Amino acid sequence: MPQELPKAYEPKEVEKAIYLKWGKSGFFNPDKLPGKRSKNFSISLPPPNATGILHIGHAVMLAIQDLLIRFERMRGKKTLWLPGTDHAAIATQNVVEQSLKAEGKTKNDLGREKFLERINEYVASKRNSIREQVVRLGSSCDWSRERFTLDAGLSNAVVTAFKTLYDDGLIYRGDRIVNWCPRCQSTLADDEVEYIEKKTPFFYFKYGPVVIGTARPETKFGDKVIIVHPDDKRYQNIVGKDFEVEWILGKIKARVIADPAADPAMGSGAMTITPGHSFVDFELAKKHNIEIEKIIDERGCLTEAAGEMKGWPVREARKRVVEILRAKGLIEKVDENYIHNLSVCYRCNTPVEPLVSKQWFLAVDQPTKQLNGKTLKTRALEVIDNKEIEFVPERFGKIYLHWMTNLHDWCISRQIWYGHRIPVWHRGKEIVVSGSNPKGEGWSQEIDTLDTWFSSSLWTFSTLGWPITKEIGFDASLVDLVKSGKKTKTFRLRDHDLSAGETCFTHDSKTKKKFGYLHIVRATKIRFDEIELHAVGHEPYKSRAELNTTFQKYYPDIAITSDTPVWLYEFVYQKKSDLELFHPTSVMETAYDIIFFWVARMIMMSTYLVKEIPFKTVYFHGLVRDKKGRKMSKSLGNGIDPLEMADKYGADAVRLSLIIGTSPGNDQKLDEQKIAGYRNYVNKVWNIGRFLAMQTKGKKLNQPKIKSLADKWIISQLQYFSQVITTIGLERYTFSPVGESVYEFTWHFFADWYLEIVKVEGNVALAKHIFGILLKLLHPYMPFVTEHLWSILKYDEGLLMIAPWPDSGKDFLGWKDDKKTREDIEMEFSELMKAVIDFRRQRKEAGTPAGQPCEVKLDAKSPLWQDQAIIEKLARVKLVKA
RNA sequence: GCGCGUAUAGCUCAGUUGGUUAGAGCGCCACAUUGACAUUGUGGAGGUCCCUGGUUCAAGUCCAGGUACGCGCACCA
Repeated sequence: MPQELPKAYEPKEVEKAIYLKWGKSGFFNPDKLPGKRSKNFSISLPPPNATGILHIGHAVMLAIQDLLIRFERMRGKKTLWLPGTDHAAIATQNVVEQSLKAEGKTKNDLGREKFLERINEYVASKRNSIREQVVRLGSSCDWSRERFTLDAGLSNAVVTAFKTLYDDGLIYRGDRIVNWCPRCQSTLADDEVEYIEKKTPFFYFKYGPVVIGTARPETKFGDKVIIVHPDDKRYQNIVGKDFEVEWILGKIKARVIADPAADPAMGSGAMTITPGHSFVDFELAKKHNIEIEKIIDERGCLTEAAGEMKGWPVREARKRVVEILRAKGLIEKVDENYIHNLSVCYRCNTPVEPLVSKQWFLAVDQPTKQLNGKTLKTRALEVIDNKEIEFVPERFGKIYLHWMTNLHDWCISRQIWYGHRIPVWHRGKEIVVSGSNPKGEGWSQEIDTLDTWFSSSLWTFSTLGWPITKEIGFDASLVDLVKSGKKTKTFRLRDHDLSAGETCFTHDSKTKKKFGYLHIVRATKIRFDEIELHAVGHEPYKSRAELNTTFQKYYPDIAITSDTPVWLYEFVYQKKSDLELFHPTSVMETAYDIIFFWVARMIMMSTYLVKEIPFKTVYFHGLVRDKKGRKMSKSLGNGIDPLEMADKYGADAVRLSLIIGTSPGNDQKLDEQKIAGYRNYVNKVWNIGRFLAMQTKGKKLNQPKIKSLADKWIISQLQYFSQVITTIGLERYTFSPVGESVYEFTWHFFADWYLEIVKVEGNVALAKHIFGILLKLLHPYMPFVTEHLWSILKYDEGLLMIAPWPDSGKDFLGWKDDKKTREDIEMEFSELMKAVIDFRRQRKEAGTPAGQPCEVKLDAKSPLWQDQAIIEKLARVKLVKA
């Protein structure tokens, strides 16, 4: 009831109900959208970590993606926004390890199996909370297709990807130097290492005939090779010679090798190498065939190479080594002000130890037939070079190309427990790649798991059912029934190894002709006597006996008893698979800080495995910082919680504040004031609706008609404006300027001018119609309040979320957007506006007290006399003829 | 070291391919309250567009050089 509409919009009351309404409609699911929808539009939601707290960065991502999805859905596309979560191996394992620590336990106390159970419980407990948080901001994603990187279908995709790459020789196992985090007890990829500047003493030691410098004396036990530059005159006489050198543990034999890697200008120009614990030295050692010795172990302690210091942690060992060398008089000098780039783990900030270890790698520089002789790297470079994939803003293309060009083989094995276990099985010297235990005795699986980004890199297609390899057949008599999509179950006596979320081909059993796909919704194992007679994908059976006969016909080799296991597959029939319909996805929207971790790897994997780019456009948003420009973090306590803000100001206001006033790829500063500002705007929109509701209450409205100058002005402005924001706005991802201009139009054109004139002229029907168009334009930005007003004002029975985007003549009442007419009207109307503004100023300058009429003069011949009523009302003056 | 970004009102930021007098929001000042909205309305103040030079009839915008801040990559004996 309009008269009961509150003066101020109450988002908290409204938003929950609106989301339920949307959910109930089913329109988040592209299969259930009305209309023909021949074009598809899809976005994979970058999966939040399973650890479950949504921060303001997620809110930006959700606001922008929902804006795009809602816009395209209203424009009549078949839109899919596929949500999910990432198991985030290290991050999640860390959280659970922390909580164990609080109980005084470690993961080893529990053992692998129990520990994984514990993680799974934790992740399951967070699942709903993530979903609720995503929902809270109004995200219109298709929950029926929600995925998790560890669920069966995606795990199958991981195995298939691994096997394909392995069989093609692109995945190999090797002893190589890797980044090792002694706390996580795992390897890290190159880009999982961060660098922090730290002041460290830098030592110069006498080492036989030369002086060497190092910041890490404790790694130097096994240095037996001196490298000098081949052109360095100082050392030419010693190149190739052996020396006996007094060193940490006594005398050792060292030899001198010439290599251009030594920089004559640096220090003494001579260096020793530590191939087991330095990337550069490792390469040099391989080149000169130098023995690689392990000095530091996986716990960050010294090995037997350190003699009696075996087992010492690195920090203590360093002091001791320096003492020893000092006592021997081998210290030349110490630079106390040396700034060292300390490498640390991106998940736990522990200093990383480079060490040599047997790991699995993905070769990025190896040509493969799958890519017509290109390498993963060259193909990944090509798609950006050719603009097959567009980056917004463009500059990230350069950053990407630079990174990709310098990419080394990717270490994909991790020594943590949570994640996809490497699908490699050993039996003696035999190796099999498989997701499950191969047939026969004595197989053991690799203990390591895969880098969490391995599964993330498959996300755009693994979530859409890739790989489709499995197949189910139906008797010819059932093909039409399956196609009709009416029945959703089938029973099988043989395991087709299908799990929920997977898609398989389906064919006519007799002709083997494929006729579409089954998207498996549920897969369960039951007993034969649990088969329901009626709710089946086959024709209903009249009796158990008939059921038995039928099954015996199809499975003559199986002796059926009541206990015979039966696989029950519940499915949705799809003429085209999700993969065909929605891949490549339309837009990848993400923060720029995961361009390498995720975006680059998706491109490599998708171009190789699916032979398709994973997305056509990548839109990068910036990071949200506090009002001082600092990164928001728990430790600083400067974070703004998007959900708390949504409770306080409404989700619409939060969304607006994250979208408007920002530009792609640039960081934004946010403070609560800004959100409060957009709350005011939402309230303004609400009150426009409230006004119209009051004006139209109980009245039978006429068809909206364009009568006055103001009517013409508002309709022609809006028509032009809506075209502009659609084609050179939202299609080009300029969300901020578009949002601002709709804001401007709604508040300062429509409310401040047009509605004030409507109060004089009374064309409420047109005002309401125009507001309907505005609600559509505003909907992707502020979905809740607009949907609510759409229903209060009863524009039609349907939901605003699927109302057609205003670009047709019908919306503008057949008004022809003729540039000349538009400009004429604008000119004429601006005369009126100018007059009003001028008279207001005159009134102000005259200092006329409120409530008293102020007489102003207007030329008797002025055409403005025809708008006398409007001018007198809006400027609160009395016109007199001059 | 290489590369990228940013610099416009007190604050946060817009400013398409160069084109009248450089815009918005917040904040500030003054006035206004029964008539949708004080989460409001009306009017106003506020700018050396980082610096230097160049191209041009015309530069916030294009070019060159520089300064400051931020970021990425590399180096790190």
